[in-house]
Amino acid sequence: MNKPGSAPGPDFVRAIVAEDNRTGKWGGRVVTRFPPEPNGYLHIGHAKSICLNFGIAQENPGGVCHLRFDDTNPCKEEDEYVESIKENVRWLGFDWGKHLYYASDYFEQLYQWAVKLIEKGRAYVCDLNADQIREYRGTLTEPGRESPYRNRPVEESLDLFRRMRAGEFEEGSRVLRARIDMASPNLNFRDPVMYRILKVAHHRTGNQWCIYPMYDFAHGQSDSIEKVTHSICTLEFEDHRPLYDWYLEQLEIYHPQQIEFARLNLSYTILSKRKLIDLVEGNYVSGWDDPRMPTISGMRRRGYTPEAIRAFCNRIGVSKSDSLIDIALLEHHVREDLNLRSPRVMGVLDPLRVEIINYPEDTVEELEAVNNPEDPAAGTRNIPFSRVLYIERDDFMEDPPKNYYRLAPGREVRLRYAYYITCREVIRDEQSGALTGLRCTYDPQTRGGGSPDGRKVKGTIHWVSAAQAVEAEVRLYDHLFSRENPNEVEEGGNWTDNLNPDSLKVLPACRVEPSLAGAAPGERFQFERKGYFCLDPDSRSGRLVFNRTVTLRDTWAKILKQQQGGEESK
RNA sequence: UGCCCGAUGGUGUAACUGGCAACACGUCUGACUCUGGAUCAGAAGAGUCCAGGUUCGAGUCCUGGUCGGGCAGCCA
Repeated sequence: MNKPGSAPGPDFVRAIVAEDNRTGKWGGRVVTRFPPEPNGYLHIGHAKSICLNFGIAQENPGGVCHLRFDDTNPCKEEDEYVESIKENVRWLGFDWGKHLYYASDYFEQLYQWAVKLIEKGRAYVCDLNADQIREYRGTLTEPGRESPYRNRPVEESLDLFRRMRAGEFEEGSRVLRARIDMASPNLNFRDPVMYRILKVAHHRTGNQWCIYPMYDFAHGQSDSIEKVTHSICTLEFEDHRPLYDWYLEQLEIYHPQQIEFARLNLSYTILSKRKLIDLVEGNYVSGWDDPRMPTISGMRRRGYTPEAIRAFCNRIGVSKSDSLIDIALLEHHVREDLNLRSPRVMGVLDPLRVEIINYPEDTVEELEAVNNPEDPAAGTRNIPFSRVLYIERDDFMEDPPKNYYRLAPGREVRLRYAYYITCREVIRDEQSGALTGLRCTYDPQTRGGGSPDGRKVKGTIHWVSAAQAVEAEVRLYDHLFSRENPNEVEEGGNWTDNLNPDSLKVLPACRVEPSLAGAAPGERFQFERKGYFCLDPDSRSGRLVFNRTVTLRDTWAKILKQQQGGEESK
């Protein structure tokens, strides 16, 4: 049972590791690995795996976690991706130490092992083409047929395989296959391809090879070479485990244990590498680090912290059942972390001009504001106040509903850290009638936000002094998809139909307090009452650009929604 | 019409070798508050996919179903 406030109990993977430690199965060693293919950017689903693998290594004395690039398919893999992956893993707070590996480092050994299997009569060179191999494989319900090349003499396969390596044959003309069982109910056993000819330069080995091992023939052996104890992967490899085991047994080499867990699914989010590539290449987003992307780079740019992502990964647990995790849980952890560490600041996203008619024209005074109520050590700062201010447009309503306790004609509110003001006059554009500003009076007795007469003011709103405010662009983000499960598509539709047209809203003319002028890209702030924001690298001097990381919890929005919902249902 | 895996409040995850289901998110109340934030206090919400069986006792074990997911790349 869980105790109140405690972390979830150990998941089934950790339970296996603990049991193995108890029985001494691996002599007390714990070696895991995170094995990305460098063909795309890491996303939150990978973060789950990273936290699991590196986490288990950290939790066990002497445990280590390797970072190994599974680079067996040169057609899709690039250095750009390996660099981004390394950076992302580091940013998440994990360290592989000296244990950085590449499957491509093992190509020669893998080749030798392939030769060994041929010699044992457990592999053969097959001259069938791709279509024929598919045909011969059979179907889910029918057994396959044996390749006519299956019983070719060992010497002949050996010679052919050597010549495949030497580049004597065309791409696709031959493959090396394991010789297992064409009638196996597990399709992975129907003489799986071990090597294919690919006359493509590899990002690390260049043109040294023109044959490349398949995942199944590389992964287990790589684990074996590295003396991995627990090879943790996702559920879709469950059917591959018998083959993983088969190769290691046939080769008679060190044999790690493969354990599979369910991959992460997040509501309103897509986590298929393929589809993420489509989003980038189709220009649906600005790039891999678009703040709406579920990539580590995107979340980082958005303002998420590694601590928040790790806390999220710990909270969701690890199991074998398919699930769809509510993105609200991720956002909860982001808020929880940011609340403690973000300096508070005032920024007006949709400015409405306010003139304090009884405040002197040329005076500017400095008012003291608390930087972070959650952290007294963060200290205070001064913010300028003067006759002309901006407040948030929706902090004023001409005809407010019940429960609205901000500014309205004749009503008094508190300007945070400043004075009480009362709305005296509404100014409109003569042509359009649009609201262009307010005239208010202030009560000089309320400097700093308190009143000597103890009069209660329910509403407190944020503001900036017009003359000193800094102009900024603010980018508001919403879920990239408007459907909880973006993979659910109407008949004849496409998953991109589920893209949320309002996932990005750019506000070009926001005003923020002057203390923000010197902020550095990546710096995070709470704009009081609005949310958490992070300075985007697109900022230039004199042109600040902020990304909204996540809103604050908004009770008022909830009340509004309820009221509207109530009206609709009537 | 094959093989593998899974099924616990709205969501996710727990419940040591069987002892009348817990934690977190979300939801709802209330308190407090110079952020309708944070914090604090409290509430509702599942009888564990179904049917049998074993047992004094089953979410945990057995049998048979149902539903969901994965697998027919020279991708990983």
